[in-house]
Amino acid sequence: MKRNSRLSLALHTLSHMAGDRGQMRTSSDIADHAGTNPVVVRRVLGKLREAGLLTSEKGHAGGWKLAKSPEDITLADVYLALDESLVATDSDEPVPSCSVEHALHLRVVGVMKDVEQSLITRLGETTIAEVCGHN
Amino acid sequence: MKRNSRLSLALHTLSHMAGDRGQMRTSSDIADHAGTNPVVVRRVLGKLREAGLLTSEKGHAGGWKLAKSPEDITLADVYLALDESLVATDSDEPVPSCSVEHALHLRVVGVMKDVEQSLITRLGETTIAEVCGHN
DNA sequence: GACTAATGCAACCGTAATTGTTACTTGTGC
DNA sequence: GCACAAGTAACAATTACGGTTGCATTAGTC
Repeated sequence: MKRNSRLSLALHTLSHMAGDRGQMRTSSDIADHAGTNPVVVRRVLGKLREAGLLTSEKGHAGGWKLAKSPEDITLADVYLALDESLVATDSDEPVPSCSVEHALHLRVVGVMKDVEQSLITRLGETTIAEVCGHN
Repeated sequence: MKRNSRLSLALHTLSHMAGDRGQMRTSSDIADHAGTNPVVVRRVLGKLREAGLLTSEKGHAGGWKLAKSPEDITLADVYLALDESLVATDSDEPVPSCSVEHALHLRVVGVMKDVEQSLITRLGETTIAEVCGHN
């Protein structure tokens, strides 16, 4: 795996699960399909659980299941659950001293935040059900 | 500097230049303002020059200048000039063998490409002049 | 209760990506 | 010729991130 793998993994897994709901899948299972490691899967899916998109159960017959209907999960939910921040600028900025530079900096940051927000809005227009397709 | 630094650096520099056009700025100059290194600046700005957004001149009174009017430079131009690809999936995918997985994979990739395209469209709606402001 | 199979979690390693740095070449105006 | 700029290549340092191991916890099953 390489880049944007978290988002990709999340999307694949959620879409796959949307295919046959109620089916419990283990992280090993998912890892095999995704060509990665169970721990990595649990890392990513843990984020989705925190956001209420998935539930997990420990123990013998444990595993992962969708917590919501695929129609009710948008790509924005996934994106935000993963704390992705594709367009965002660094929070620990150099803090320009010159006031002109400072004003410009604020503008640039503002624009990037706007773009990020547009991206999220766009992501909110597509659901997992649509990605999954056959529903 | 840290993350998304190329885009951030490019935006800052272009906007600053839009402030007083005709003014030639050296990479050392820019690097100081951005808190980085002249070579790094030349690397990033070189991409922008390849895309026709900037011109550079060697020699005594050399440096960098806008090649176009700030109104004619969109954020999409900058984004594409830098070969950014925020949402894109890996091109060297694991290639799922199962046909169901394969179909799903194509769907996910397709959706991500759509999102990337939406992002670019959004970026195309904002110009450097707007970022710069006082124009 | 012992055993097995699952998640949860923390710590660490390895590697790829990116930035920073140095050094050198080329071009241009003085 | 000299000073100063970009252009470029090579390398070092840093960072991010996936991968890995180990162990604790929980829940079924025998």
